[in-house]
Amino acid sequence: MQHSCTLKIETANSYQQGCIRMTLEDSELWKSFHTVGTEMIITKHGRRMFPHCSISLSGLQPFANYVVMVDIVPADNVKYKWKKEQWEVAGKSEPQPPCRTYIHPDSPAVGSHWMKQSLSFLKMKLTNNTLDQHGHIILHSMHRYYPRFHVIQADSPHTVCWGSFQTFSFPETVFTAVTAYQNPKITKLKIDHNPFAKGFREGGTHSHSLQRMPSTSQSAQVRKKPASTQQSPKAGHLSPWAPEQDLSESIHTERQEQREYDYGGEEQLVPASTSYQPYRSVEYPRFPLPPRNRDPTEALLHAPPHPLSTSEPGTQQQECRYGNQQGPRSNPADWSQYPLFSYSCW
DNA sequence: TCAACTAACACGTTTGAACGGC
DNA sequence: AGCCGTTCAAACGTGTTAGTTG
Repeated sequence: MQHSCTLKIETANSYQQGCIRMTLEDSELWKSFHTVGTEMIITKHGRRMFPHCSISLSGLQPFANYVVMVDIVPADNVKYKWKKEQWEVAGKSEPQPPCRTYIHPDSPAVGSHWMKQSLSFLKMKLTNNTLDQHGHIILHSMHRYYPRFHVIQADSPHTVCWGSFQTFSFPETVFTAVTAYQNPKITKLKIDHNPFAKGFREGGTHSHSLQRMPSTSQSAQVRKKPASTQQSPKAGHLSPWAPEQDLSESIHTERQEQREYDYGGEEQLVPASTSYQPYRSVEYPRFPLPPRNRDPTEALLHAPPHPLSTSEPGTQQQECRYGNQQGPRSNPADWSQYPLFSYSCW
C-alpha cells in the first residue's frame, strides 16, 4: 500500500482522511455482489454478513492507541419490496431501531498492530430483533444500509468519546437487509463464494434436498438459469447502488469527489446521537453521487437521514449543509444516546 | 390472497480439546 | 516439561422451505 495522494485518488476502494487511510478488503467480491444488489440475511438470533466487512489501515501513529468500530446506517429513508424480480420502493422507512456499534475485538490496540494486518469484522451479526440482548446490530428488513467504519484514537473503548475519530464508508458495501433471499442471483453468488453454503451447491448429495425434489429442482433451475433471463432492466430499476454499469460510474464519481474534497487533517469529535444524521460534513460526499443522478433514492444513499429529520434529502448540497449543521460532536451528552459500546466480541 | 417472517432441517466448515511423538 | 502436529467430535454457520403471521 502506498500512501501517496496520487494513489488515493486513483484507488476507488481506499480512502484517506487526514493521515489515516482505509482500504476495503475483498472489494472485488463486494463489487460482484453490489452489481447484482447485495442482500444480507437478518434473523432473530443474528446472522453474519457475507461478504463480511474486512478492512486494512495505514497512516496510523504506530505507538498511539486506537479503537476501531463499525456501525450500520440507513442508506435512504424508504423501505423496499421485491416485486417481479426487482426492488421497488414500498413506502417510507420504518422508525430506525437502536443504533448499535460493533467494536473490533482487538480494540484498543496500537497503530502498528492495526496496520500489521487486515481487520476482519467476521463475527459481527445482524438481527431484526429489536429486543435483542446479544448486542447484535439491529436492522429492519427490506431496508437498505451500509457499514461505517470508525477509527478513534483512544486508550480504551470507554474513552473514545474524548478521542478524535475518523469515519470511512464504501459505496459497494450498500446492502438490503432481508429475512429471506429475494434475488436468486444473490443466492447463487453466496453459494459460490461462501464455504458454509457448500452443502447447497449443485450436485451435492443433500438428503434433505432430495426429499424436497420439486422445490430443489426448481432452485437448481434458478441457479442454472442464464443470467439474461433474470436481469435486463429490472436490475437497475430503482437501485441506489446502481448495479452493472452504474457501479463503475459510482467509482468514477468517487474519484471526482476525492479530488474535490480535501480530507487532510480533518478530525472531529465523536459521532451523533442515535439518529443517523451525518456528523461529518465531509464524509458523505465521499459516497459516489452520479452527476446525472435524478433518482431521489440514489441521492439518499449519500445522506443517511434521520427519521425525524425534516430536511428534504435528495441532493448532495443539502446533505452537506446538514452535515455542517451537525458539526463536531464534542458534547458527551450526545454519546449517552449513542450506544457505541454496546457490542463487541471480546 | 399475498408478502414477509420464523423455525427446523441437514450438511460443510471451524474450533478446540485430547493425544502421541519428538 | 515443553513444543509441535494430527485426529476427532462438538459447535457453529449456511440456504432452503413448509408453515405461520399480519
